[in-house]
Amino acid sequence: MNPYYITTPIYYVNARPHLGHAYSTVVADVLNRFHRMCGQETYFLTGTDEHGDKVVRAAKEEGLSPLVYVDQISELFRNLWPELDIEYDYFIRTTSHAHAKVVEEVLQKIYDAGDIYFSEYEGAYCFGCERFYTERELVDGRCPDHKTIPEVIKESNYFFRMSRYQDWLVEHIETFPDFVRPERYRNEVLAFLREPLVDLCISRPKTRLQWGITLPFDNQYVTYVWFDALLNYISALGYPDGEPFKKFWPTVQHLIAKDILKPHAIYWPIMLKAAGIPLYRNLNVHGYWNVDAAKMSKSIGNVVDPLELKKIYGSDAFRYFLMREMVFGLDSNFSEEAFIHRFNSDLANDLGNLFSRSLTMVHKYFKGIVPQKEAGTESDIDFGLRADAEKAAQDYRKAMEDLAFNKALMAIWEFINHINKYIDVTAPWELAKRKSQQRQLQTVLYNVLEGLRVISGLIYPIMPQASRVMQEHLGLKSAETFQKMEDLSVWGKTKPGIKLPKRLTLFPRIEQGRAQSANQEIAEPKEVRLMRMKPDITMEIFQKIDLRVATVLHAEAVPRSKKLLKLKVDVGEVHTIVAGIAENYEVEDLIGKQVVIVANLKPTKLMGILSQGMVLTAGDKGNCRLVTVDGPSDPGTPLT
RNA sequence: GGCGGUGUAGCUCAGUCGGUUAGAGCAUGCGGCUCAUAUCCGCAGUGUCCGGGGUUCAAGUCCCUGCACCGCCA
Repeated sequence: MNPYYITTPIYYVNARPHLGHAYSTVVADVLNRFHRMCGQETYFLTGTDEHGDKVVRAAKEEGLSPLVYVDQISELFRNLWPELDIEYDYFIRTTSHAHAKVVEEVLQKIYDAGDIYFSEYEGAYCFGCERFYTERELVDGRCPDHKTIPEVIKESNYFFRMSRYQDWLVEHIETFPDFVRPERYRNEVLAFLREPLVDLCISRPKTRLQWGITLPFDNQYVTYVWFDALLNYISALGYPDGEPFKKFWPTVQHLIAKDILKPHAIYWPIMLKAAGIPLYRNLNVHGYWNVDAAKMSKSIGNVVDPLELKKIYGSDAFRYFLMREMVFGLDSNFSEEAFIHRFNSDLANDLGNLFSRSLTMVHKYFKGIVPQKEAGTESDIDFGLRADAEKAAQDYRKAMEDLAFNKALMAIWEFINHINKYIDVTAPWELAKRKSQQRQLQTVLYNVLEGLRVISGLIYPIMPQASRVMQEHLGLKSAETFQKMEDLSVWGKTKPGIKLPKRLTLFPRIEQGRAQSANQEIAEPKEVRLMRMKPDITMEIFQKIDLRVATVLHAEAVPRSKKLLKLKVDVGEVHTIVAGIAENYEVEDLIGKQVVIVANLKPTKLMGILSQGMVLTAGDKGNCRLVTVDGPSDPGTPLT
């Protein structure tokens, strides 16, 4: 049956879900659906990683116990996935008993084999932070948070003897060239392995951390991070005796973002080896999404969270954009501008319009009944379309297997263009004018519908909803499956004589009142710009927005970002706000300045920083000015 | 500081083992069609392949070096 097992990372619950989480999980879902289409039995795992000191600290900040806190955040992840049409088989939580049992079992096994040892080390420890600092992290020899001089203390911990397996791992990676892919990440791992491996500290004394899984061989310690987190991939399958483990583990494909390359490419294989468990087949590594905040806030006020776009434009379009825009393995940019662009040109104009013009003609010329293809009416152009369909399915399959989702979609869109051209060349509206060409017309429209059938199937992994809607409107019964690769590679599966439902618009064009670029917008006459007021809202809605006067206490540049500044502002309490004003304001200009902020905007992460509100400005990039008050006001004063 | 990556059309990017005249999509301009969501089809451009040096019959591709940006590590 050739099973297929795909995993996402388990997401750490010290923060809310963001675009990166969504991408990993969508990719896993796309692969899962694709392999199902290929007739394989699949298993799709995702979940949350819930132990560790960062979780304890995040819980404390919210005034919650760790248990209550992790329940809440884990729920956020779990609730997000259905919204993105993600169909996983199992959602694992590292706080579950079954998981803890597996962790204990594997730890004991490796301990018994002699690969875990106890050792003492010395370091600079801050009691305020409850953690060790490296020399580098200290500021003038002091803790960056508490400004105190850390104490040098000794601590004993358990270590995993990774060094023993270094040569073996290098050899394994060299023997299996796609063990880590794409190649760039394999090279990175091999480069790293040229240096001697340091043994991994895998415990924390309970005096410092209780929120974890107790070591089976020393109840004064909990295990820390990787022995807990990585083992989810086998505990979820019921290691060691569960049927799913036996069936799916040998086929496992891991999917991660590049930030956790090292644990997955180095620690994890060595852990498996040490525990006598077969290794995973491939580690598939993707890049980061850079969110262009400046291009994210045009049509809908202040949406900087890409996940919000999904609510407006739909899960299919969101998934399409992610898969089409990113080259798997490389970084990509996310902006609303690019999103709308792709939506209009690919989904509305190409696919949506093709679907629409085709069905309209079937309704117009054949009363909505799928016409019969007439023998002897086909010429080179018709056979060419069929060949194009076969090529599209073939190229698509190859690209999907290579994780080249952008190429897979390009193969589909090339075929869409071919059908559009086929319609232009055969000109059904001309054929319809003459009775003598009725049979020709039947053949042409049959072929068009057949092409659409192939497309409706090929898009299924990426856009499951659109796939279903298309198939309903093409008269393909859901009972029979038209989402099997083997059917999509065969021409002529559409059955004539079926009455099609009334046509619909698959992807309505996004009409933008605004110009595509800020420059054009400024260049336009004033009257035109003023007409673009947003729709009326009630007083009640307006009053939900908590506008406050805030005094800037601190400002600093956000690393890796040209436009963003991280501000600490006083609004009665201190809020951290990330603002896209770095191109117009210097840090020094801002300290002490009074600004107006939206204080109750749902917090969102920008470049990894949690932004608790938004600073109001007039205009954007080129000429952006802060909104302020006409004289000193107390921080936190509401605007009415 | 160490290791690695990236730099190609206005924009986003592809470019296999070094091999003919460097490609795609979008944007732009012109033409065509009317079945279609102002959609679709055709044609047309534009390149210091980051700079410099080298290897080679031949370099966007390999080597050295410089610059810019990015990531990982200490």
